[in-house]
Amino acid sequence: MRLSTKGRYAVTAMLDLALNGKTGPVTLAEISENQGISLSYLEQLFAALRSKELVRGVRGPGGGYYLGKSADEISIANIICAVDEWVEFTRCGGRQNCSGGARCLTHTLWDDLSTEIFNFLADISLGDLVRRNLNKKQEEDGSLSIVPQSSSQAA
Amino acid sequence: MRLSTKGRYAVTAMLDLALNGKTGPVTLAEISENQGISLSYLEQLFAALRSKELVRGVRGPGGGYYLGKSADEISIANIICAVDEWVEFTRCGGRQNCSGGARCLTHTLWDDLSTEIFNFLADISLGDLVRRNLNKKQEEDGSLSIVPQSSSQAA
DNA sequence: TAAATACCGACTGAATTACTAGGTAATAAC
DNA sequence: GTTATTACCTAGTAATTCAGTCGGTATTTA
Repeated sequence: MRLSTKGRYAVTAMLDLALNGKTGPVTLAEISENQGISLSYLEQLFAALRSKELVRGVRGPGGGYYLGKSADEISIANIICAVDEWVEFTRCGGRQNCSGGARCLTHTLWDDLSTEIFNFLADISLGDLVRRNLNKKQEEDGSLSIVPQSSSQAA
Repeated sequence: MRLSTKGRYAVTAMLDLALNGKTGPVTLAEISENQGISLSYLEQLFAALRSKELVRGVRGPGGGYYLGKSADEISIANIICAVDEWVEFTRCGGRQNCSGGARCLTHTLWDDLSTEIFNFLADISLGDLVRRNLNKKQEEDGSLSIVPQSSSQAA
């Protein structure tokens, strides 16, 4: 799976949406200002997120974006795959001098790594990050509640 | 850590070197032909690998490249870091609206992932891949020895 | 001396990133 | 109904990276 700053922008924006969208829709203008991402770039990212139904847009004054599903149902992998479109690392279909050679070995290595990364990110939901933020805020406020993070499964 | 096709090229080339370099130095021309990577691009990659002492070059006719250390002492992470130069994901030094915000949360998430990937790749050595190749060849030859892979630790 | 190899630097087309510019469409407030 | 606000859409663009080409120089073996 591809990991770029683009995916990070998307995750950051979605997290902003999850944190601030509890009382109503959040405009891209707000996210843009909060996170220092250009408005038009956000529009591009959200077009991709919308097509995967990770967010829902509402037009007109007072409009903005909602999460498309609950924060616990959206994994980080979902978000990244939406904007970064999972390019399968060039798989050798048995072609060339691939069998038994260095190239094929590297392919399987990369596939393993790819799976590893995916599982890591698929196992963390937006909801997890939100809760992490709440815990952190509590610590900052002087509270000592170090609550173990509940890890929900979102594929 | 950055993961690109560049790193994959480097790993592939190093694996080719490990597999074919037991009897003498391997020329970049050979690797270029084996792996379908342009000679000049290989030169660039090997300049980086050489500066990290992962390979050792010998000039003149009959020359080529040796591994700089034993295959078990070279981890995949070593190789990738040599050519892809580990760009630390823009860390917020407490600046801006970062504390408690979505941005900082995303940063820690990315740091965690980065560590995860690094550990995965640091735990696999070139030697492991070579042994994997030998096992595979034995299976192809009809032998049934499914030997558990010894996993050596190379940092 | 000649050939083979590593080694070195500048340049290049293609792709991607992050962004700008300039729209149209829907909807709430007046 | 008009207007303002928002999402939504398309095209273009500077900077960067990737992967490669080209044209060298330095070293060593035959």
